[in-house]
Amino acid sequence: MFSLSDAEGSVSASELGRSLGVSTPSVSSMVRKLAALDLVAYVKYQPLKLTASGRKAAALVIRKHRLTEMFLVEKMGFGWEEVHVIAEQVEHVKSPAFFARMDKLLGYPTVDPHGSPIPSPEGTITDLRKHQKLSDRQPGEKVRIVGLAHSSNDFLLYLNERGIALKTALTILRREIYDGSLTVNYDDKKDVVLSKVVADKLLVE
Amino acid sequence: MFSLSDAEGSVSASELGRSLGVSTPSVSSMVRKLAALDLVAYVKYQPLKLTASGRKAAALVIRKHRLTEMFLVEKMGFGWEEVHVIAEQVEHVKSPAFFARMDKLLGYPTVDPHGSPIPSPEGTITDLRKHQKLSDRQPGEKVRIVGLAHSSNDFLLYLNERGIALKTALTILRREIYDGSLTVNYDDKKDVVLSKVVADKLLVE
DNA sequence: TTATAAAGTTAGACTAGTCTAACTTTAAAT
DNA sequence: ATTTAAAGTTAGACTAGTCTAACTTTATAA
Ligand SMILES: [Mn+2]
Ligand SMILES: [Mn+2]
Ligand SMILES: [Mn+2]
Ligand SMILES: [Mn+2]
Repeated sequence: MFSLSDAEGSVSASELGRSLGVSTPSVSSMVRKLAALDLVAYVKYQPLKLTASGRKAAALVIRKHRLTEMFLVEKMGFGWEEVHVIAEQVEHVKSPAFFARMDKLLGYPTVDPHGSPIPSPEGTITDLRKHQKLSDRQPGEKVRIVGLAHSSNDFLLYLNERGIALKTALTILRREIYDGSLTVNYDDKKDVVLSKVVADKLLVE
Repeated sequence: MFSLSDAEGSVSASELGRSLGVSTPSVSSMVRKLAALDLVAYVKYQPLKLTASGRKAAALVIRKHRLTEMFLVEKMGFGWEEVHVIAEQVEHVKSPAFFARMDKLLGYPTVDPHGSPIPSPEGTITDLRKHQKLSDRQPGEKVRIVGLAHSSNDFLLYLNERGIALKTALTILRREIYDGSLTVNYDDKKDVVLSKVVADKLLVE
């Protein structure tokens, strides 16, 4: 629910079910149990919303997920495209000491390997939307990649092939009016063309 | 079942139930499902045994458990008394790559932080019973601690307090006939008395 | 050899989580 | 303002895993 929530913080039962691979009656049934635990604010026939306490619970799991991803990359040598599936499981380990130790060994990082913010131990999360998309910047500008709007496996492999990572410094040379694609330079690469689809998902500053 | 099995490789349903906190009918019911998966050799009213494939499956989970314990101690700085509860959860992560990476970073260890053998990736496990108990050695002998017969939290904390760990070299000074307790020297400690209960659980060579 | 206690199994019930089919509400479109 | 399609809920069924109570088998001891 947390990650599917729109700007108003709500998700439809059908979208949630689709994303979880579960029928809408199952969503309906489970969401009421979560409401009984004060994790979901449930109003019949209305879009689903987390309560404050539900958002906090979600943020704390996301914290464990992102700390794990960071640990896997920084301390265990995995690639950023490998860590999500592993973290998806490790995030469920119940041991504050385990994650506190990761945090300490990593030097209290604020973002995960994909540039997404790591919620605080209190469950507050900084909003990523402050970052701008590469596609919104102008030719002539020099920018640095600080995050990804989405980080699917395909996208990460695409970036790997082109040697694009967090902190890569790009110079924008040209924008194609027709399809919005950008031509950029970075590192020792010259005149690399990035489609609008790609440029929309690269967050820069 | 694996760890409760006796010398003939069998456990009683009641002991298994007690250890798992579950009734004997639940054991009975589950054990037949495991038999259908060829993990348990089930004969009505007879003691329970794992099949070869059940033993292998068990050994592979124990491998993950012990690799995790080793990683937690060696790479994350936990004490040997802290790692079991965490490993009890991490052992269930399904990711060969994750445990393969731990193994590599640790330099392919053969024993866990308590001296218990780590099963091979193929599921073979070396028998710990080749080790001798401290209580079977004689006054005048010098021995080195290589394992623990059991590693409950209380026992580990007891050893911590006395500065006894794996690789500690002990000189046996005296055995009390009455209660079997041993007086030993080690490191800078002199005339330390260890009860028979303790000496039975220290494995040495 | 038989009686009896312990161990194990069967029967039947209950909960959590899921499903499909049928029904109700909401919201979009005439 | 009505109609209708989409979204959501209810009803009822099913599975996995558990329990207690009653029954059966095994093993021990007279
Ligand atoms: Mn992730
Ligand atoms: Mn997960
Ligand atoms: Mn352990
Ligand atoms: Mn476990």
